[in-house]
Amino acid sequence: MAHWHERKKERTRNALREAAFRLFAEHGYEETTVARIAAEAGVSHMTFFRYFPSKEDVVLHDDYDPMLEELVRAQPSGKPPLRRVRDAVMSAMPTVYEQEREVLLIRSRLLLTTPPLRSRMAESLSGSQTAFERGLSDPAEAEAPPLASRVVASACVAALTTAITAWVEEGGTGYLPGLMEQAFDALETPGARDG
Amino acid sequence: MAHWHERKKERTRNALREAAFRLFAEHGYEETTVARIAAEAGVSHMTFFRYFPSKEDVVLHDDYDPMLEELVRAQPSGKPPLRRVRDAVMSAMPTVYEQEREVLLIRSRLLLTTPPLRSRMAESLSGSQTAFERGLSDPAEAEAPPLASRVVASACVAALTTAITAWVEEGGTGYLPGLMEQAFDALETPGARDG
DNA sequence: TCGATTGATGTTAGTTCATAACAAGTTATC
DNA sequence: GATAACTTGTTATGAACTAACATCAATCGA
Repeated sequence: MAHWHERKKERTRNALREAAFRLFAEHGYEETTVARIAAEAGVSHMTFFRYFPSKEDVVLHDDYDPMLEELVRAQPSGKPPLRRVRDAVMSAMPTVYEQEREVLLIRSRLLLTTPPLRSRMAESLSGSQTAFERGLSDPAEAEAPPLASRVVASACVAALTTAITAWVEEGGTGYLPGLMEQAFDALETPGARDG
Repeated sequence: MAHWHERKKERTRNALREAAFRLFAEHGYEETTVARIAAEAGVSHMTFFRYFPSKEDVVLHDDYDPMLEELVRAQPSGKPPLRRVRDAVMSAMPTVYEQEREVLLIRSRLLLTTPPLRSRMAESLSGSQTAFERGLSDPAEAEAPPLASRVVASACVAALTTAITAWVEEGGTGYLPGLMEQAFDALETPGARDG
């Protein structure tokens, strides 16, 4: 039960992920086979599947959701739900952006431009939606969140996704947190004019 | 070039779709192989792929989007964008619901409960989002829709999806257009209380 | 120190989705 | 009635993924 295993596992896990991203960048996602990734990381293709349930999961994994839930819950419950989510996200966004801008851009681009990944992204987003829903609802109640909370949560996820998409489309030149503010503005001002 | 072909093609297409849905209902989606569907429809598995690009597409296909775009465009441009989409959708929904309730329920349930389909549903939804965006923007302008329109479109899709999900979860007992109205309400009243 | 156990890994073989190349049948057209 | 166009079947292939079993290294008990 030593920590020996843990470190070794972590190392091969990282080796696999790094090999995968490098090969995806060089030859594209679909052109890169799992066998090739495994070979590059010095393991067999079976080992790959022991670390990641599918090829897509190498890219898909992301662990912001628990943090988001907490941030939303920490917001004063007097605020309207949409505001709680907005303020929660925007309180953390500038820091995250500053620290992980590069990785975020590469990963988002890969996710948005690769059809099979784009598909499975929905699952990842539904995780964020659930996080928002839980953050909005009272942990004491065991019931499923009311429709209104779920709508707000899904709309926020949609707005944020749209902001990230726009950011990626312009090559990551803009200031992502700013785009997110604009997106929330569009959501909160029902009287906005269209172009 | 006779119509002969058309009818024959339409027939095998329907045979494939019907066989697929029947087998999905009987044995589940993942347990049903393409070869089995083809055999049941009396053709080879290659023929299946000549009619549907993938197994998932048998379920995924839906052609409401062009109608939605037109309905949104027909709305007075003086209304706020979110209202235009809402009124457009709700003007058609009751009729659609009355005529296709059963099919809608079965298909939605299959879509929401089958992981691989749930994934690819995102693509279908992105089609609806584009329809809303186009309906909201002036056809004269060649530019990409502004962020605000895209956010509104994506939020509406999210709200509608949430309504359908809730409807499926309660077994289709509720009145779907009513749930959709509730969803839009939650989107338009930023001061709503949570439960 | 030795042997048993545990857990990670490799090997091999198989299933399924999906695509491609080519052959064969059927219909339309001249 | 023969040929061209289209549809379908056959066969082969590639890649994702799974399962069964063998193997190897590290740990623990004696």
